[in-house]
Amino acid sequence: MRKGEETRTRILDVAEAAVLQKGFGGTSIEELIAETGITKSGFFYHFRDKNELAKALLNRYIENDERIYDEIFSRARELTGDPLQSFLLGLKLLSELLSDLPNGHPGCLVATVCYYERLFDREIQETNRNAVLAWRRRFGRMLREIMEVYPPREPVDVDQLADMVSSVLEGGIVLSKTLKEPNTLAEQVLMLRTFVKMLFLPVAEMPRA
Amino acid sequence: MRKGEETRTRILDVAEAAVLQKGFGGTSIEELIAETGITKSGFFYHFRDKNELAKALLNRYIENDERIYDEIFSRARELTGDPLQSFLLGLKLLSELLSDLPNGHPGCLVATVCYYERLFDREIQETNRNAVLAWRRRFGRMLREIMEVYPPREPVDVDQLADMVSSVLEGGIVLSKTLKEPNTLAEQVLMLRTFVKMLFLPVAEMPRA
DNA sequence: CTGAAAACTGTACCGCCGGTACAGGAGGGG
DNA sequence: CCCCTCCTGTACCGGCGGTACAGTTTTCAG
Repeated sequence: MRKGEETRTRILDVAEAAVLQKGFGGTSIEELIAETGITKSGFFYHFRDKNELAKALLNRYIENDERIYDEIFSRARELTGDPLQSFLLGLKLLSELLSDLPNGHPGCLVATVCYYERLFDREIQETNRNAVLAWRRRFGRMLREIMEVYPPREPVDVDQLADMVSSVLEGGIVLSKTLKEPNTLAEQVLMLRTFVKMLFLPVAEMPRA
Repeated sequence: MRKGEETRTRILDVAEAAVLQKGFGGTSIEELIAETGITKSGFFYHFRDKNELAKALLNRYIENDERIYDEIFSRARELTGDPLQSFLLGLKLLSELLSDLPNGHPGCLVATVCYYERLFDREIQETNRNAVLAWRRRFGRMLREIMEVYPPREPVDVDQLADMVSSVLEGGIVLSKTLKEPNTLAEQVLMLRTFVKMLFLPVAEMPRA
């Protein structure tokens, strides 16, 4: 029914916020049911155990993540036909989106799962791995398009460069959260943008000294 | 006395490995005492509670981390007087050290604590924050030296560039662990090296097309 | 060698939490 | 009307973090 989905979503919302702040092990089911106003039995009606909650949580997070990237980079694509310009614009839009988050980025569930590997089954670890591989493919695809037009100034492996986007995002989140400086993440994305720009854009004017 | 320190260290060793694999919440004290062959009372003789264990763990980790960076970059400094060359060499040495880790990087405790914030007291969060700020200062110092000699090709903020080193390391660890590709982290460090090289090294030959 | 401090062991207990089991009830759609 | 979804209520289990505290062994300084 519809009501069931709604409750399930509410549980997932509460759980996601809690897990990103305290990790899976630090988040108790009792606390989740207290905040959602559901009973323990109600909770276990929706999720067989914590592992299944984690699975649902991660899948939803990844889907949402993909959707956001789809939106940003397709919007950037509409605004300019050039693959490099649209990628650079996409990074700009991404950094703006990140700096607009009122309390900073809440954290990445992929990283949370990564630092929790041993507690989950193979399936959830595979899901996580595939999420990172999807990032690699996504950014790799765009970078390959760029490289067909713009020869890179230094020889680089496309997959490694694609991974760099993920690295900077994941690392930027850790820095931003740890420092309690919400803007650091956005700045890191712009730093990456500078790298990509410098790597592909032909040398024209150089503001020496 | 001496024996006590030894046991304490053994507990910390076991705890560190466990925490990096399962997070703090996922690591039980009972499991730690089982593996170290100590009793529960013995454990609580050394650490008042889990929070104090975390504190000791984090402090030890940070100290060790700093020591490693000290060694690498001072060795790089000895081999060449030029600040840019020694920094690039340092990154190379770092990437080699990382790719020599038999089972890949075990994970960063700073990131673990970051994704666990709400479970710990202010002190441990401050410690974590200071660790990241220390990285910023360390890499910032080296980058400032470089910038005195080499004008950057693009205008960049030194602190943000310094943070980029931390970002790529933290992010690279997440990617490497999630993908179960130990080499990804080392590759990311080399990718960062390419960025730094390109940013500061004057344009000479360009292997166009 | 001795004695005191350090470094534990053993036992018993508390309350929270994850999880199980199962009975039953509200409420809406066919 | 009845069945299915979506829950509630109750009772219970074992594991875990943590406390309390008494007693024992090990270590090292004098």
